Amino acid sequence: MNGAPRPSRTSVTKQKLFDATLRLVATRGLAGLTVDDIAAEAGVAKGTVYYNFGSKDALIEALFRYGVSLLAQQIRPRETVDPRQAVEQLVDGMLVFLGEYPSFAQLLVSEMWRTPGQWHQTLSVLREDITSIFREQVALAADAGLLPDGVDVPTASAGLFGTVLVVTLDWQVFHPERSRAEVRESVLALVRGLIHR
Amino acid sequence: MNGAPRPSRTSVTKQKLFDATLRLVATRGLAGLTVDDIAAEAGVAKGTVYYNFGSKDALIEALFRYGVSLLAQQIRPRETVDPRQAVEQLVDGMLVFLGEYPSFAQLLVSEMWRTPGQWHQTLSVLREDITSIFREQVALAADAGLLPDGVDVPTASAGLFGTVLVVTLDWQVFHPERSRAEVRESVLALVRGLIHR
DNA sequence: TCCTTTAAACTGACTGGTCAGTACAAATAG
DNA sequence: CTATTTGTACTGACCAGTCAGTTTAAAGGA
Repeated sequence: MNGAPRPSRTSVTKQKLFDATLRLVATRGLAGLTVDDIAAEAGVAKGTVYYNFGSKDALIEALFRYGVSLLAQQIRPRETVDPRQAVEQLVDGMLVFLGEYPSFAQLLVSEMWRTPGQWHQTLSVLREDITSIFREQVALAADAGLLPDGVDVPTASAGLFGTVLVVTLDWQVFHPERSRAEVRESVLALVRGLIHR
Repeated sequence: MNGAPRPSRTSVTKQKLFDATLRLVATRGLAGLTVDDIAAEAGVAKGTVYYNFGSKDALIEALFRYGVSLLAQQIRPRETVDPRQAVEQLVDGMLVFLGEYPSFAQLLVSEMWRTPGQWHQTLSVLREDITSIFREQVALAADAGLLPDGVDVPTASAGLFGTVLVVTLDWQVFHPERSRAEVRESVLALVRGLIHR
């Protein structure tokens, strides 16, 4: 994993297209997006989209991968810490990322559970990338005996991920006046049911 | 308010259209649905859709209202009980409903947080219908001193609703082999952070 | 019981517009 | 000199919505 490659002309263009797509996707949804609009929003010719991605679907697929890699980078634990803190760091990482890319959260949530939708295969894999990071940390809590009986690690991890996702969206959409600290507290209140004692 | 009127021809047709739409919406999403397909799935001519609803949008809007009224009916508390049990009944009601209408859960989740999407206005109201029922019960728990400090009732209610929604979807999509009892337990494990002591 | 009337309900071919994807010649950047 | 981008124009498929005509069934004679 070396540093980010010096941006070539195409990687700048791809980035512009990702940003434009995220800007548009929140309002109209994936199916409502047109390639013409994406290109216009990015300040790029339509042909450039096809030169870089080959199809609308490929652009979306790349966008999913791009977003998830950013999210994974944000929540991957930097150093080993106390299990309780580790889970809190997970929550903080999610809140930071979703605060920065709210459209991506909407995109995820609106496509994640569609079966057997076009993106289900891809999203299953990407979801696994994220939940496995959660699972690692929750497993540490389990080893420390912090989990109540009858709660298995995979379920708890997936549930935690989903919970943070929807609570954050609810915050952004229905209570934008609330501060991140307040939201952090409500999520952690829920989490305390999981990581107790 | 006399007894339920014998179903007219149109109410049967409308029901068929609701069912067909729910059957199709899980795979392609709202924007991917065509009126031709809905009509075909319902065994009805395209014109009938327009005779009964006037537009595709009106059909979807009616479907949202229909689904939420069913959900509300399912989770509305029958009789006053212990606050802890009341919250568990809320969770059980959600699980029953979402188990019966999985597509509706997908529909809700994929449109609920879209801003300023076409359905945002309607969905805000309908979300309020549901969360207010949650809020009532959670408020009882708060009165009984069961909520930890720093957790306010509206946030906790909305969070609980969202959490049950995504955990259920995750169950249906990624772990269909799990039993409802198991899922119930994982949700309640999370809830125990809220309703403790 | 059988015919007639009426309005509601339904039908499906058709229209007008939209959009993904293509083609390509000319411009520009590295 | 090569990779990339632009702009414009085009095609073919698809789809929401329309509408003139048809069917259904309930009510009312006779």
